Amino acid sequence: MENTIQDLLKKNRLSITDSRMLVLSLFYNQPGALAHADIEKKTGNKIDRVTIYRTLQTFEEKGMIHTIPSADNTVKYALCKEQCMHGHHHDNHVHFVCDKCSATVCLDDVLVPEVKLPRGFIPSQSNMVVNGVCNACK
Amino acid sequence: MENTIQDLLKKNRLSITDSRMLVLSLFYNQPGALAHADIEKKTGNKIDRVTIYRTLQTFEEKGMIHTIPSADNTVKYALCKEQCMHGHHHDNHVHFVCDKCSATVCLDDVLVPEVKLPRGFIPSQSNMVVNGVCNACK
DNA sequence: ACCAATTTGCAACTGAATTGCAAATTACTT
DNA sequence: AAGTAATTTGCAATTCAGTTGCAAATTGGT
Repeated sequence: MENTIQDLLKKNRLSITDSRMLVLSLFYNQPGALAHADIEKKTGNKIDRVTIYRTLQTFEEKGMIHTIPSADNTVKYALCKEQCMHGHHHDNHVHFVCDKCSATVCLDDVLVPEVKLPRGFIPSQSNMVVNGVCNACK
Repeated sequence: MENTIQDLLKKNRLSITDSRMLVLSLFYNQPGALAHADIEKKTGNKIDRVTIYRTLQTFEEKGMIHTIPSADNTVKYALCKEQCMHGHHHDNHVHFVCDKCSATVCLDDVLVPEVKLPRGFIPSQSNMVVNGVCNACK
């Protein structure tokens, strides 16, 4: 585990620091997505707020995590899978937000379906967020 | 037009005020969605920032406009069509965001497709946002 | 035209996010 | 293992979006 994390950082040519390892481990030890506030809470006072912002930004630039578009306009991040590394995101799966526990999960196996657009519209990327009750809450 | 707007306000039991008519007319004179900042710009110094916030909030509560979930987490509003009035939103159409002009439009005729969720997930509402190039920009 | 109810604008405030900079840490070389 | 350059961190200050309280202005009904 420790190694997985360090390898991931190395693979992306990032210095191995306590903050980065801590934040990354949070994502690995938990199935869903995390907001900045979640991370701040879970890391206690170990890392400065600003460092968390910058860490998330760095990870996103490297394609290690991606943001999830939410209906209530809060920013959440989730780990990217292999295929969306290296800047070019294959972030084509559906996201699910639970109305009860408000957990956000990536449904990696559910792909965003294609839709037929009106004449003249050329799609580049699609996002889909489904709200409802998750398997843990029902 | 003047009448359409006043009627809509009356139908929703709202006082007819300059601010509300002005904001509503912006939505009617324009195909896409509007953010708070857009409205502030287009109304110049005629309406106070706070009044715009409150006006949008009132319109949304009445089901006259709806918010659009965007990938970049900015809040935009668009006019609701007939069927989604009265609080119960039938906001089941796809939204399109242009990468060039960043206009946001409701594709009223394109419905959000259903997807098969993993066991245990019960959907309540789905949102879909497609990015790309719009018919005006291509 | 009057009055109660609603709406507006201003000022102050809150909370999230960003920036500049000095101190600390990391990676690299020898 | 020590020294140094480059990167990262934490703090303080700042910016920005959005909210709240309240007095003044406007609206709707009589």
